[in-house]
Amino acid sequence: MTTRQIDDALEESLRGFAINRTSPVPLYFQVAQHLEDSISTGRIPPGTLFENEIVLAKRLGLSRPTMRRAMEYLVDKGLVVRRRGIGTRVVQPKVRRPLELTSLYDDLASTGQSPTTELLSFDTVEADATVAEKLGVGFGDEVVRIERLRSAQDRPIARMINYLPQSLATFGSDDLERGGLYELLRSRGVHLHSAVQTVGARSASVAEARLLGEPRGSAVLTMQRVSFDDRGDVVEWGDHVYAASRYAFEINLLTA
Amino acid sequence: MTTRQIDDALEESLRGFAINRTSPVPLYFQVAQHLEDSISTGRIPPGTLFENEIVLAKRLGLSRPTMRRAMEYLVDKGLVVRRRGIGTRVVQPKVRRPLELTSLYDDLASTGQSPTTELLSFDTVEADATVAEKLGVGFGDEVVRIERLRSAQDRPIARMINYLPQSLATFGSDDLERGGLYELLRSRGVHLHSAVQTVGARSASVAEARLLGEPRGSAVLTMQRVSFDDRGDVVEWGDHVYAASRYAFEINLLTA
DNA sequence: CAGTGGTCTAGACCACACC
DNA sequence: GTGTGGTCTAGACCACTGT
Repeated sequence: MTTRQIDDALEESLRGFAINRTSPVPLYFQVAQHLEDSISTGRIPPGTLFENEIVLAKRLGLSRPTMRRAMEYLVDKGLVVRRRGIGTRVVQPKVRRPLELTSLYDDLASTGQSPTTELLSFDTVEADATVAEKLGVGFGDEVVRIERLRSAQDRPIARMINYLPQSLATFGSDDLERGGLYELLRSRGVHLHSAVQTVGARSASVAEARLLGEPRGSAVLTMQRVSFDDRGDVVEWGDHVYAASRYAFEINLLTA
Repeated sequence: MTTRQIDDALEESLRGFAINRTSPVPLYFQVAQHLEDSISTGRIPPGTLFENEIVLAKRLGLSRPTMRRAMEYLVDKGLVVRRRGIGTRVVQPKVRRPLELTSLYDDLASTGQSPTTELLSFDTVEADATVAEKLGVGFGDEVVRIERLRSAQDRPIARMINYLPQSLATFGSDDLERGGLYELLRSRGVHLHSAVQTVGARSASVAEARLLGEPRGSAVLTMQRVSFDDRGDVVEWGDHVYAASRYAFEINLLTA
């Protein structure tokens, strides 16, 4: 039957696969990654019905909870659907971009658009009322202000303004022109945890239009974001403007 | 010590709490919900360091895996942070202040406005090239087209156009004016699984400006969305336009 | 009915952070 | 060291789906 045939794809994918128990990589993760790879390359095609988790566990020499954990990973990624009494089935493929904290730089880089960053200004300023509120610092406290112009394929795409607490700005101008801000912070030991973004639109100001190379009065996308670290402290507040004719936010979501 | 004191908040929260083993609600979920509630109401304040999971499990009469599962729920929701060798700590609440450009959006949200929906059209049409591609049907196949105007506070906010495979449109005009499309589909047994959204901006067309009550040439937010069900089949394709002066997308995300 | 995933238990050992 | 969360095992019973 059809079911039998597509089950064979799973068996095929598992045939040459063996768990490495000396590896520091968790067993459930080894399994999950292998299955994820098999699914995304099509070796296990959409619609495939998995064998039940007990059989799979035995086949791989694992306990059922460990096998379950691998399955949960796939469910969280939206690759498979599980139903009690039915089984586990591979979902039809869609666009798979594991959109995390949206980093414009990474976005462009991953789509091969060779992003560049021009540092427009990099100063220490006194926080005005808005900045003080967003960053959770006192009015007039010194904060770091960064203004950058991001381009892709030699055409400007976004004007980005970021404010950071002074304690986090342990980098120099050259670091900012080399890559994304988030990567920079991560490499400095900041544990990013969550963010609140607001995406809106309005007409470009004259200055913005000139900077982005857009006609006067054209529509721009706006995005404000506050990012938090592990401890709940504000890491950064950003106020960005994107040329709407050249950029849009793609958001991938699971309707858990 | 300070640590001791904030631990007491946890103990306090757990004092009157008992697991109900006769309930159909899973034990881990009972615990998770109780803790989530205690955190969001402030009974367990931010910064609180939890007792280790073994002690907590014993205190609640649970096994460690079950207690762990409750913790994982809280981690997934971004309410606590766990670190090996350190412990589990309640995260600072994300300050959710209205952002400058979205005061009107905020008005709607905070006043708990129940939006109204006006059905502009509801037809069966032949799929053009775009619709056929998005829905995964043949060119010229019959699909259902829905056009709605959503308002809040008696002012229009969005013009929404949706296309559905004919098989899914098992509802009537009155259903569409009563509530959301997604709720309608769910009640019809559709298992929503995932979606891909693109958010952009442009200048409003004359017709759009008139419909939304905005000045000619003003900026609008655009959102296109394809939704998928369990089996990976397309449920719906939407093409929406929002009055940018009155609406913005607020996106909350974890950096998992 | 048989088969599936969902939940739960009571142990064990390991990796890591801090003292 | 000691204490934490991270991983793993080998069972068990239950709830749901399809026949």
